[in-house]
Amino acid sequence: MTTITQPRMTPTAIRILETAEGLFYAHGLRAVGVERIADEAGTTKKTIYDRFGSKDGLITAYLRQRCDRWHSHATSYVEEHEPEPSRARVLAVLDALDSWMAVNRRGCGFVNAYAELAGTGHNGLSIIAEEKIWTRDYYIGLLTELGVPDPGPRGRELALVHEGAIVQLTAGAQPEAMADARELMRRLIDDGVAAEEAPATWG
Amino acid sequence: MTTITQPRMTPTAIRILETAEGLFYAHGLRAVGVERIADEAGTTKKTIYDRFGSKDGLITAYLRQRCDRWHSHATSYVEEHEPEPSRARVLAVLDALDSWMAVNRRGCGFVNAYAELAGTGHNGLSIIAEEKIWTRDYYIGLLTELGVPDPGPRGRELALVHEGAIVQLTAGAQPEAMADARELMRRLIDDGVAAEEAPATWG
DNA sequence: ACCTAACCATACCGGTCGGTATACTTGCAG
DNA sequence: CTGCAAGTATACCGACCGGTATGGTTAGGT
Repeated sequence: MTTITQPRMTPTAIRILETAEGLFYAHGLRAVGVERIADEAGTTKKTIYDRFGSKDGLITAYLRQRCDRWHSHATSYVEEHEPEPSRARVLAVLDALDSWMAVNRRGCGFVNAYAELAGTGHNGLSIIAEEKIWTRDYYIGLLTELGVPDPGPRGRELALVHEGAIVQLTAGAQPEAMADARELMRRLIDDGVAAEEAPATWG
Repeated sequence: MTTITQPRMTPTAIRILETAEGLFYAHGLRAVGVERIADEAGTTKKTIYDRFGSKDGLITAYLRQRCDRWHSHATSYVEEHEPEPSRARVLAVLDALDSWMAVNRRGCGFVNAYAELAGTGHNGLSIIAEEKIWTRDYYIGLLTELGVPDPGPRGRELALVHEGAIVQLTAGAQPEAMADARELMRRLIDDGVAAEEAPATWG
């Protein structure tokens, strides 16, 4: 097996990666063979192995790319809809998720990948954890902007609700999950802001 | 393919199912072949197909069994530790999850199965959704016991946090997730109870 | 003119997959 | 005594898996 840490992203490599992202997300990692990716990308297995070294290398690149895509979707959505620090800006992250899930109807691609990779020593596992931490820290950052006290624990709570919503919406087949999460997050953000306006004086 | 809806649970079938549960959870559905299950269960593929009809049939039986196992773990844990209606009794569901996750260190088996089955028309998908709804309704039931107003939305919120905790703990590699979830749920339950003690008079 | 990177086409490798077929043994119920 | 259900053992099937080998084409840089 040839190990390729930094794939050279030639035009064909980009096409391969885009096809792989679609197929891996839609059907799962093991369910999709390298040959199928080659066919649907209009290339050959040879080129895939030349660029990515192995299927595991391709999976790692897939996770990295999907990570980037979610980050840029979330930040650009928030920046576009709520450019100024506010409670609505924090809530906009969940709206970004909502619009993301409208197109990604098969749950969280990272959780799904975790389901197939956990226990193996696969490189992709660290990317998965990285993504969960990024989203959590994104919430924390927006709360910090707002001057909410204890933004760490408060942001981590929002992230819990965020992740729970995805699971209940998809695996749980509960269409109301996103609205539930929004209502709960709205309340949690309000409480956090209230704690700032009236800091604890009774303790 | 022979379809078997109601497997006859002979002693060997029980052994097969127990082995399958361990392997499917530990490695994933597609990662485990029927032959390996047969070997580790000390039987043959023939017997597996005689009892369960197909690998999909075995997967369905696995999900059904795991569902039952979680339900009985949760209820017996709650009944044992907090037999009387109380806030602690609601919180005990999360404690039950905590003790469950101490042994099941590869995330939620149902979410993991969803990751591999979503999109296919697999029978198991309904069992997965069923489990998520059962846990949600378990929370709702315990809040109803407590006389909390609006137990439906309140219980759904607790379930969101519950599911989020599993994801952050495993895929997110965040050890503090369970403690975060506990603290948040404690607050949410307190708020719900407070709403009961001082019912809305300002609206 | 020459080299090299990128790519395509195809055939091949050993191994594993889900699933089936055949034939034999065991134990119990009528 | 017989029949049947349950289980073992083993060989087999076509399909697909990840990965490699070989050889040829094209285009850009020097």
